[in-house]
Order: sequence, then structure tokens, then C-alpha cells
Amino acid sequence: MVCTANDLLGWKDFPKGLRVLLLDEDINSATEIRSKLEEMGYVVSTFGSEKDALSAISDNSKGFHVAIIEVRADNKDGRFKFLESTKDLPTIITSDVNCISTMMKCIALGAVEFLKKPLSEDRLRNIWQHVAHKAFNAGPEDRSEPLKSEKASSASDLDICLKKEDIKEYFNQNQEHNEEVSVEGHHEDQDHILTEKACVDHDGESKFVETTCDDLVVDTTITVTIETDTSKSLEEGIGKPLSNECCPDHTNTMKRNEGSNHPSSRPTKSSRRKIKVDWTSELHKKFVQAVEQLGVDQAIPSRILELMNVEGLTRHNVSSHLQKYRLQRRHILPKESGWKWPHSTPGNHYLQKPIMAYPPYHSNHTLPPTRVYPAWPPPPPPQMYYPAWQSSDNWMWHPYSGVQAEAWGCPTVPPQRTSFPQNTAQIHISDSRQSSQAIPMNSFDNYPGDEVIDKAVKEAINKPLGLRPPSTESVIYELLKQGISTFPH
DNA sequence: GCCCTAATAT
DNA sequence: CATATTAGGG
Repeated sequence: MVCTANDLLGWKDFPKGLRVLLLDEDINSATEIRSKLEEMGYVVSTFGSEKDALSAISDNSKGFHVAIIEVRADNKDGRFKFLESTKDLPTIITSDVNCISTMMKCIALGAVEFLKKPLSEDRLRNIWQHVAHKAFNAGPEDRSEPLKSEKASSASDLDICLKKEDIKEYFNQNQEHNEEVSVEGHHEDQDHILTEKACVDHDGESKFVETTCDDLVVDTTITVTIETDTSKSLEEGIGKPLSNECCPDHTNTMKRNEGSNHPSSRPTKSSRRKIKVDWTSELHKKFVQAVEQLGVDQAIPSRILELMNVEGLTRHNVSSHLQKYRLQRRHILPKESGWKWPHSTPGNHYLQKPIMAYPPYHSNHTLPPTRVYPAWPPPPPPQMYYPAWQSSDNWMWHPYSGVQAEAWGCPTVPPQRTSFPQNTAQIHISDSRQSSQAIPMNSFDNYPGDEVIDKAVKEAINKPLGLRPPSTESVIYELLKQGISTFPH
């Protein structure tokens, strides 16, 4: 039976109830294995011959999820045939002997694992992973184009994301429980699943992710991204190291767990690095919005965090991001090399770092919450200030012009030039100039004139109680309102 | 304890 | 590389 990710998700106490086909002519061995498996909650059907096994499979009533078949020198041909005809069924081969060539052939024929007898309980216990693996990796023939850059194709990303989302979902379900019970809560079972990142989405308290992760993510990496901009849920990817205890004879588990190196001891708080937040465009956008809503001067991590209202995000995350954000602004702002604007001659005040003329004040109640508000610095070319934003999550902090609007939530024109994002600012700008009518907003070609701007600026200042210099956005907003510039909307 | 920055680790 | 973490100072 081909198990889908969804099946697993809905599978309450997976892997309990997993149906195992056991093919072993040695009755003693068979019963032994069977009873072990049953203890573990598997549902086992034992067969003494391929024929029986095959007919049971084709019968389809059993819906096996995984098979364990014994291979010997004297029955291997039959087993090969069996393997060939059961490609869909994850099949584990077992044997008393280590005959590499036989095993190799089995593997070549699709066997998922070779286990030497006597079968280790751990191995047996974890046979479910083949089912899971299949479930989560099945699908569109071949997603295996590893050559593609990770961020290159959004389609494939998405695809992968969905898959992994399932996985994580699965994680969460189980982990929630474990956390509740937590004193002895181990998570060995999940440790196996994958080492890749997975995306997940969940709704819950903002505490949830954090505590959960803290508790059970020993060395995992979780990437957090916003799923949609309206929802506050996150997608997280979990990369789990292989559990140290289930692969006793494998070498790849070494060198993890620097801190608490008791192989089977519960993760202690020492050895874990925080989850890693993936600041995707969506997330960053939210961040920027929060910052601007607060006003740059009041934008402190805790408030930003609050405003962003993204679960799973911690103050530290925000803090870190904020640090970077500020740095970026600071460096881009003043006399940074090469940033010339078409209309800004040398003494250009637009490039000056703003002076804070007003005491900080926080007011965001006067405007609708989804807008971006006057924050602070007087209007330099907006593009200069914020990270460029690329529609993929591959955004940069470079001051490219034109693309970033989205970054701070400006209802601006989508860049209309197909060539935009990677061009240098220079190119882009000069480019824009030629078609000023078409791209009014982001180029300053339609520069309305100082008086008008000033007026708009003033209004922007006065609007929110006149306490802070307007942000770029507010100016733009005002300009927009006044029909200045030919902003499309 | 929170915030900020810079430096450093992963 | 992007983030997290840490350290030192307010």
C-alpha cells in the first residue's frame, strides 16, 4: 500500500498499526521477528513462501506498508523476483549471512535496507521510516534535480515545501505531546526521519515554537518563513540529525552533540543552537512594516516582535535582524559610493542622514493598520534605504532601486521592467529615465518639484500628530494622495 | 532585564 | 553567507 504523506499526517499514533509483510521460511525466526514487531505495535502477516506472500499482496486486502523478507543463497532467485514484483512496497531484506553481491542485487532491485540477523530491535522498530520516506518522497517523478539552485525555481521550491510541510506537521503533532509530558519525553522516534529541512505551518501560541524547539531540537535547524502575508503562521523547516541511538553502527552520527554527549540521554539545554529564522521577503516585509509603524526610533526588538505577531519568532531573532537592518541602512545612507541619483546633485540633501528634529513619539492609531506609516527619516530616495526585495525569497540588502517597494509595504508600482532586479542601480536608473512616464514612481523622473514635495512632506509630518519626520512611505503616500506623480496603484 | 553594538561562532 | 550568540556597555 502506498502511503501518502497525508496518510501519515492523519495517522494518529504512527507507526502503530503499520502493516508488515514478513516473509521468512524459518518458522522460528519468523515468529521471533513477528513477536518483536507486534510488541512494537506493528501488524504482522507472516508468510513462508513468496507465492503466498505475493498473492496476499495482489489480493490487496491487507494493504501492506512494508515488507521484510529473508534472503538465502538457496532462495535468492525467488526473492529477486519478489522484489521485482513489489516495487511499490518498501522491502527490507534480512539474512543470516552477509553476501554483498546478493545484497547488492537486492538493493538494486529496490530493497530499501539490508538487516543482518539477528535483527536489532532498534532497526526493527524503525522500519516505519521506509514507509515515511516513501510517503514524503513519492510524487512527481523525480524531483531529484539537485543541480538546480535551491532558490532558482519557485515552483519546485513550493513543491518541496509542501512535502516537507507535511513532515513537519507530523513532527509537531508528536512533539506537542512529548512536550506536555515532557519529563521523560524523548523524541527518538522522530529523530530518524530526515535530515533535510522541512517546512511546516502551524497555528498556535507564539510560545509554542520556541519552547518546543528549545526542548526538543537538539541540533536541529529550523527555518522560519512566513507562509502568506495575511496569515501569521510560519513555515518551519526542521533538519534533524540522525538520532544517535538508532544507528549505533553508523558513523555519521558522530561529531554532533558537542555538549551533552550521552548518546541516549535526553537533550540537555546546553547543546542546542537556536532555530534559524529564514528571513524571507514576507517575513522581512512584516518586519519592516513593524519597524516603520513604530518609527525607527522606537523600533526596539520587543515591540517589533509584538507588532509582527509572528509565532515562533523570538526577540532575539528580531534583534538580530534589526541589527542587520540598521547596519544596512547606516551604511547605505551617507555618501556611500556610487549612489547618484539623476536629480540629485552633489550637495544633495536627500542623501544626508536625517537629523531628528522631533522627539520620538509613537502613534499609530491614526492610520489604518495595514498601511505603512510615517516612520522616520526624511525622504531620501526610498530605494536607497531599504533592502532590495526580490520576489523569490532570495532578497538582498543591496540598494537596488525599483524592487523594494514591497519590502516596506508601499502600494507602489510593480516594477515594470522585466530586466530589473539584478541590474546595477546605475543601469537601472538610466534605464528608467528613458521611460519616465511608464515608471514614475521609482525613478525620480517625475519629480514633482520641491514645493510640492515639501507640501507633501509637511502634511505627512502633521498628519500623525506632527511628531516625527515623515517616512519615505508617508511622503509617497501623500504624493499619491495628491495625485502627484503618476503612481499607478 | 532590556537594548545596542561589535565580534565571533555556526 | 545569513543568522545566532556572546560580550561589554548603557
